Amino acid sequence: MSVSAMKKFENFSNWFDDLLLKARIVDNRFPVKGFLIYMEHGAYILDEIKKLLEAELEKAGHKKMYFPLVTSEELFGKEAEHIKGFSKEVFVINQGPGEQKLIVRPTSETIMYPMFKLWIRSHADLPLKVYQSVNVYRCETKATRALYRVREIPWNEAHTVHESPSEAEKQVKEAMEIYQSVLKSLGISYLILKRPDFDKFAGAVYSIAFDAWNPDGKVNQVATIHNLGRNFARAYEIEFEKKDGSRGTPHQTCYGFGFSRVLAAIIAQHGDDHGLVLPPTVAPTQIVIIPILFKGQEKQMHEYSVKIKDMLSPKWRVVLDDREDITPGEKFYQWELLGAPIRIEVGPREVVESSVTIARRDTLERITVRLNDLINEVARLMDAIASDLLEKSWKTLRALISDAKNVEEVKKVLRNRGIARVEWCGRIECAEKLKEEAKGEIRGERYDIAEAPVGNCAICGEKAKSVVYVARAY
RNA sequence: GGGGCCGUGGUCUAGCUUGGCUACGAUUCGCGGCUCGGGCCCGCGAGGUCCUGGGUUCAAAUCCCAGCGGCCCCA
Repeated sequence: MSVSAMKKFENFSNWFDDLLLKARIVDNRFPVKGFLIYMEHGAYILDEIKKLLEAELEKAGHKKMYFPLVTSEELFGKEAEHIKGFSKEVFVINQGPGEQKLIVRPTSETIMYPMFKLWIRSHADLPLKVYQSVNVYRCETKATRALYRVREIPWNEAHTVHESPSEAEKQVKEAMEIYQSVLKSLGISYLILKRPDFDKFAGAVYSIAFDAWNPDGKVNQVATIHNLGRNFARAYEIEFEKKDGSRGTPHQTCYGFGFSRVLAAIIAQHGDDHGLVLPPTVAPTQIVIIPILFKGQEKQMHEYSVKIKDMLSPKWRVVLDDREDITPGEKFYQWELLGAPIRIEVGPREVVESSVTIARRDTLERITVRLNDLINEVARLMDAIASDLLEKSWKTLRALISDAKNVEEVKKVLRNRGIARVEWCGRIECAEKLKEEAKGEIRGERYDIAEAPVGNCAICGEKAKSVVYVARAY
């Protein structure tokens, strides 16, 4: 069965799984549940995403460090809410030196913060902003799902420490802008939502999250930002000397960016029934040149193709597909499956005209371009592809969101794979009822913009306190 | 947490209900030929712990039990 036979919006699950393997993104057949092999294209794209993010973090003054994979039971247990939230899903190493078991990081607060206590002595040491791109491990008890819900999670986590609440607050905004900027360059659209209290990070004062849309209607949480207040600083006894000589407990933030889920979002939001559609920034091959060979003209064709490759190689990742054992038509299908943004076809016609035929992957449109204009035209097309993907993705997200005035309407929206915008009184009973009856989760209220409720709670009819977004989720 | 479905060469799959012949077919891969502007065709060849373990039986891919893995639905 080919990917082209699968319909992204009709049977997302099959479309996605089929594509992952065929496009050599990941192989999820490793016999341990929830662990994946990232094959060459998946690994490549993952690395590109990582580079984009790390460059932004560096620009904003974060320092890269690497912390240990494990923490001890004692360190892990210091923050009460945190251990409550994660204890059920940590992997534990039972064998090793000494008596104490080792806990494999599900996230790195309990590993970093004991060190922060040693490093931070005075206000001059603040703010402290560090990050690492590593795997974390969570023993998911629910069904795992390739890229979306895995037990070995490749991500980037940043942790910051500040003198005052307002600086921590400012840091949350900075993190938001960094994530926005990276997701924008990948053409991904999302909602930035402040999670309801019952759904915040274990140990945080509040959490905000980036929920990307997905073709099956289940939103994909690609990144989260947490204001930790002083909860962890107190638990890990992080203190500093203020300018006036008195002692203070600092305010912390942390934020995580899930590489595998962002990869899933790229595939899911941009892909079509021909396969991957990759934004130029992350595509392993940005341009593929396919010569149309005829007997007796192979040499001429080859020289022309090489000339074009040489023109474009300084700026782009170019592959000349001169395999002779398969037809050009088959190559077209293969490269569409792999999502190469631009395909250049050259045959006898183009040689005579000193031109090339360019096909763009996102729209599958073909144009003829003269050699003199080639370099400029390719650059223009790459920009157009990137911005069109972004625009199309946001348009899709906007179309998925519908207002719902009561539980019945929420049900209807979710049944159509949409995201419901509802007014809510803020009570957990109503959230539970909504989940029970409409199968949707309250994902939170908009954080990037203010939305004031004008009516009553869609569930109980009491006066609404916030406007929230409801969706099924991974 | 509860329920259901599923696991057969690299991939997709038939066979399983009703146990019994050399495990069907396509695709893929290798070699040769023919083609080459959208998945060509022909010939020859390769590729299997029928998920794992145990049980029932003269006989298990097929029936039973357990485990592992995957998918779906419900909480």
